[in-house]
Amino acid sequence: MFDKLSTKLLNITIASLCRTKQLEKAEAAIIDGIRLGILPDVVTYNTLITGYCRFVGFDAGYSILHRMKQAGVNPDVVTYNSLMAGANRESSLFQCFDLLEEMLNMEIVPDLWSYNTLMHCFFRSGKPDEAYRVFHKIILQSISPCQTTYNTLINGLCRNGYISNALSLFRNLQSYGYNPEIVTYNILINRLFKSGEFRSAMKLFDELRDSSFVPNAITYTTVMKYCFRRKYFNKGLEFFFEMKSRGYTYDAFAYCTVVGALLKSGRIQDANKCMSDMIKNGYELDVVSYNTFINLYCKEGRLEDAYQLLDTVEKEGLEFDKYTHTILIDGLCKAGNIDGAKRHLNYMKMMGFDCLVALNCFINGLCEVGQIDYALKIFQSMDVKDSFTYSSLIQNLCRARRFHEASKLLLSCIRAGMRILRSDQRAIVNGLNLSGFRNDAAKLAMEIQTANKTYLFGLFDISKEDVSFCELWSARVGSRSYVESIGEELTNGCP
DNA sequence: GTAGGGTTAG
Repeated sequence: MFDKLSTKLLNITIASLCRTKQLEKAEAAIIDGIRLGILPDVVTYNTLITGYCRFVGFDAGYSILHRMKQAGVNPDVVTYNSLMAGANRESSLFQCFDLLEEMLNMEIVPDLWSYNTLMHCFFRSGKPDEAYRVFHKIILQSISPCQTTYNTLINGLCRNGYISNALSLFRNLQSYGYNPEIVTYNILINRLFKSGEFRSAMKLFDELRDSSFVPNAITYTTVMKYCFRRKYFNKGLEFFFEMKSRGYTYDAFAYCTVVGALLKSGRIQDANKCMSDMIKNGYELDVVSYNTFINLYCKEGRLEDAYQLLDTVEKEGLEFDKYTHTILIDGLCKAGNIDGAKRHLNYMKMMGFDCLVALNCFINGLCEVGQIDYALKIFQSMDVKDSFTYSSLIQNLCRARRFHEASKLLLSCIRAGMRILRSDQRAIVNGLNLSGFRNDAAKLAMEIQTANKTYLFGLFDISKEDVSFCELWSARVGSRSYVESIGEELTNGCP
């Protein structure tokens, strides 16, 4: 095949195969090449590493590093950047560090992309101070940050709760002549929605539409999702049709958003039609698309079809995730099959999945069939609980008129720093009142107030981990609050 | 080689 062709052409072939997930064919092409005397070089291996990290996992990518070393090909900065990106995808800060150390030991000098990835990794691990140190290092080494550096900063600041600072950085960059990219807009729109700032997010979306940029598939999917969450179904669907008409529905993402929303609102027939439309388009289905299908089947009461699909797809070698199992456990509970749900839950635990949501579904299912005491037993055995866990039990305890138990749960929930629906709080106080326990009701109302206040104060406590970040900022911005000045400061520090 | 979108429970 590569008779008279060079390694460069081999690399083009490998790149194209790896991009399209055809790793086995890429391996075969390398073997063909070797037979013809064309030896793979560092670029070949780097491409392979990227493909394996992306489609199989970090370990698979890392094993290529050994292979290339054995073949006498020395890794370069791109090799390590690809591996660090792979570690980052699996949220492994330690692996990222190890790789950085390894490359330094080999006297390979990190470049801007190494730092971008490292910064991203720190932000993802909830360490904004360390991430910022990496940004500092970029500036101190007189490396010019690129758009991705700023996008990573903006995204990371938002992710760690500094949205207003990210916004001011964004505005300052604009005034410094850095034109934002569509990605920057997408990051900010998504993060504003995520933090509940619906109007600000929509305002930025309008600004984007008025600018010279055109929203892309990612923008539309994001905006749609949050319209649905706010129950603006028609508005969400309008965006879906708009993106369809622009040819942006080239993958299953938007369909999964729409179907998810339709199923949540009980529009099962519409969801079914939408999935058929998706199938007609012939997109490649991944775990999320299959999960959406399984969810549809469960909501239609077709549990057998759901399990059949699970079986077929698993036999094809695709691995399902915690969503799949949670959807099935919820489906079983809703169908009243508590024993089946329990069995599936045990399987899920055995497989090592995070079972929090599935346990919440199970607790809810148990309450629905009147087994509140069993549900309470499960609750007590749970290491991790969230507001859903408490809420389910509180509502069902109220329904069973067990207000004192509900009140105990409510207080422990608030004290654990979790928010709980006001309607749940009112239900207990009113329940106690109406059952003649007026003193207890008044006492509970007071305790709720105190617990809420304590929680709010708790929010302003700066944890030990943040100290170095605070020190860094107070050193740079004097007496001003470090939180207030991040956006400006970062921009002023830029070349 | 880097950054941004989809699926679960009240």
